[in-house]
Amino acid sequence: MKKPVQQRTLETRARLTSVADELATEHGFEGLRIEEVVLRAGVAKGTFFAHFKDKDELMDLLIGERINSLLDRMATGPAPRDADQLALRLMPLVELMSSERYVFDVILRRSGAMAVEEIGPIANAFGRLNELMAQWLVQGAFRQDVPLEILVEGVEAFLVQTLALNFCALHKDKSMKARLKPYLRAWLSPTPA
Amino acid sequence: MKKPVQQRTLETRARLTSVADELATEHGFEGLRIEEVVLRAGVAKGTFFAHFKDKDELMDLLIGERINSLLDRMATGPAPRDADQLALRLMPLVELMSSERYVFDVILRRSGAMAVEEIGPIANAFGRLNELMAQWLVQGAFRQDVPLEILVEGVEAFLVQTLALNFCALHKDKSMKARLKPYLRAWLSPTPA
DNA sequence: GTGAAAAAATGACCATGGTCAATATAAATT
DNA sequence: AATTTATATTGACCATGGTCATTTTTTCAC
Repeated sequence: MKKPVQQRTLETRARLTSVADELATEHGFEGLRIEEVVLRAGVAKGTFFAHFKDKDELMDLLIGERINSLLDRMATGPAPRDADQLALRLMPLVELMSSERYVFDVILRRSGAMAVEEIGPIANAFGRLNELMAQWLVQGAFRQDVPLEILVEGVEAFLVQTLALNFCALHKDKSMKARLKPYLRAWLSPTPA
Repeated sequence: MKKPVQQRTLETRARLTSVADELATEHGFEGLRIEEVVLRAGVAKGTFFAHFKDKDELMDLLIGERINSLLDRMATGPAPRDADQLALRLMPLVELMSSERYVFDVILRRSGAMAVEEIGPIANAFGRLNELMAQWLVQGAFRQDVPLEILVEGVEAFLVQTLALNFCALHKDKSMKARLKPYLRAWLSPTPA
């Protein structure tokens, strides 16, 4: 039994991820090619797949990191007090998620883990987001007739809906902020007839 | 100017789609291979891509047809009168969309058209679904404080959310019906404190 | 230090979706 | 019927993600 992680391993992995992040910044996530990553990192292709199960896992890491940075910023400051403020606070995330259709797709695929063992960075980040939103929602003046968990999940659902419609030609006219706000108002502070 | 569609074209296309539908039934949509389609259809690979822009377009067609069949059935009978009945009525669609992760992904990618010209079968079917739901919602005893269009879009959002969580290990415990109902109740018939 | 065993790296190879210049077939023109 | 022109088909080829038996490097026991 001898399994101390080798220094070499850490270095290789670090090189792969930093190169990949560079390339993502240069050509976008969609334009990222594994061949180019290994070329620039100076390793063989097989090495990449010894470190990452597949391309998606790399994307999960890179995009997950970016979401986490956003969450750091979003978490500072006072809790939003109404639906509109919440929508506003979510806009950085909205922008990241709508930067590329491909990014949106990866996030959708990865925001829930398929198996308990494989909770990746994106799934983790969304867990964190939900905790944050839960904290916000208990503080503000929002509806009380629904469990907090469902309330949070609903905000998530409308977030996704907003983004999905944004990628749709028939709905490109409205800005995402203008679309998200009415959803959240109706969901968080309903005033039924 | 001479462009009557050749009989040959229609036959080839019909053969491709019917073979593809067979194969999808045999191995699932995820397991469908274009190579196998053209082999069984007795045409060259290039012929397939002369008829379909890419694999996704074929999937759009096949899955769109299935959604439309479901809609035919769902449209019969009286309008659901409350959220629970609506959830129940949506279950056939839920089952199709959750039959394979891949199917869910294709539908998400295709349910909104990227350009106005390329509204495909799935996008069309979802348009039809939304019309149907709009008809239902005006008849039932649902909240009146939100425009009908937004109400419908919200149901769609919760539909997607339900399915997304279903593919997530952390939430596999609840059935989809059990998950969708509280969402729709809270969305369509809120009773804020 | 030496040899054995575990870990890491390699690159030829595979799978599969997709392209395109060349060819064959059908329709229109004379 | 022959010629031309539009349309449909072909299959070799490419792009890219992913695999795996083999080789190289590191670590450990002595």
